[in-house]
Amino acid sequence: MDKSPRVTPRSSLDRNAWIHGAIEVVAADGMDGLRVEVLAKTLGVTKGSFYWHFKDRRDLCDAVLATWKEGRIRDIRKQTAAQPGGELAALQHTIEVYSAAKNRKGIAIEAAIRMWARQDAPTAAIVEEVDATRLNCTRQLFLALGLSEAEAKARSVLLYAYVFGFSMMQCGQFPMDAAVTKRWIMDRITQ
Amino acid sequence: MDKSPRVTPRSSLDRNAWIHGAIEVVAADGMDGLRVEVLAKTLGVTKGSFYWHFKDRRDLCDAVLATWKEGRIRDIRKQTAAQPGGELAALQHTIEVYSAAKNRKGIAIEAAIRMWARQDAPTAAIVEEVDATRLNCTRQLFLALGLSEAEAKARSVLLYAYVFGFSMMQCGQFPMDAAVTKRWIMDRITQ
DNA sequence: TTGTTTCAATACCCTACCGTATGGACAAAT
DNA sequence: ATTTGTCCATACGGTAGGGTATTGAAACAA
Repeated sequence: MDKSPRVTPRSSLDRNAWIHGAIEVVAADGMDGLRVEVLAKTLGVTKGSFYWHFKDRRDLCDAVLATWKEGRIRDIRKQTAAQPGGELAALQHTIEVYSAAKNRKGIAIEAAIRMWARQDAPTAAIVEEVDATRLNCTRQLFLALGLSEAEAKARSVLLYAYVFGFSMMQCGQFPMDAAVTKRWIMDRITQ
Repeated sequence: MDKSPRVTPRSSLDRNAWIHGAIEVVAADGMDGLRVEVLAKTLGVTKGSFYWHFKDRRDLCDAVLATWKEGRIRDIRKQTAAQPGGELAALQHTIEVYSAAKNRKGIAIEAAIRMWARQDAPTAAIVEEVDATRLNCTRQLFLALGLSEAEAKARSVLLYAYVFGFSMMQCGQFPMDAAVTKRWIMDRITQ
């Protein structure tokens, strides 16, 4: 016979529901705000369900982290994909997408995970991997534009640090024309 | 006689001891890791002392925040002070100081407070104030170098976002000559 | 000496959670 | 119909920690 009476795929689906619910919580309250009893309540179940799908709270945290990592790597690959000749446009597009104000939730998750990485070495390793992937993706584009290896790396670091730093700033008290400023910065990084 | 019978300044000194101990904790574990019983133990006392000097935990958090704000504003003013003709050097000096790896604790506190500001509006307002002050300090230097208002603002945003973003990145997996890269970026921002 | 003030220790109460143990509902398989 | 596996509810024990109330000890003042 085959390897069993076939799946009830609901199991993995429910695990995913927990993970995605957890990601919402992390975005709102940070990793420390992720509490299994509280999350259970928002999902309309009790702890009994949680400890069926997960070994413990750490197990959920690891799953959140793995999901985040895969999503981020897939996304930077997608955003930096370019046809030959379209490398500059791809770079500009990447800057626009990642520094967009609409990305509130994504930024919150980034901040929360990086905060957590400060106290958790395995998490720090994953963050490093994501950072390296992003840096390499833009580096490839700069190289395709004919820049030297050193300059491609330097521009990638500047691009990434700017986008990331800008997303963490609060410019509300600093009056400026945001569109003009962003455009000036984008040109300064890419050209 | 002198004003001697007066004050026992130990009161305010001890309050400061709590605050500075709290800042150490925040740097290590974030705002959520700040627990009064734990902090009391590290200071060698009990909660009884804490609730004499502070109304509640929130009172301590506010004091930490106020102390941080004052220190950051004083520091950016000091770092960006320049004699006429020394504006470019002051800018370069500022970039070097704030992106230095030696500043580990300061970066950790920044991250922790910004994380907290996401959930706490009064804190967000203070962060905005600090950000605006920093942006204005470097803006003044760019203006003194003869740049237009718009370009001075844009360069300030780029400078600050870069320094801040770079401090949050993990470049361990991205091989590069850090000194060369940083130098290239510094020139790109200031010249 | 005898208050009075300042600061800290102790003892409580109460809530929020983590993790476990157990049982029960329901579906599928036999 | 009975068994088995899947998923969740309930109940429980345990710890951490916030905040209060009370006591105590020392410094100082009268």
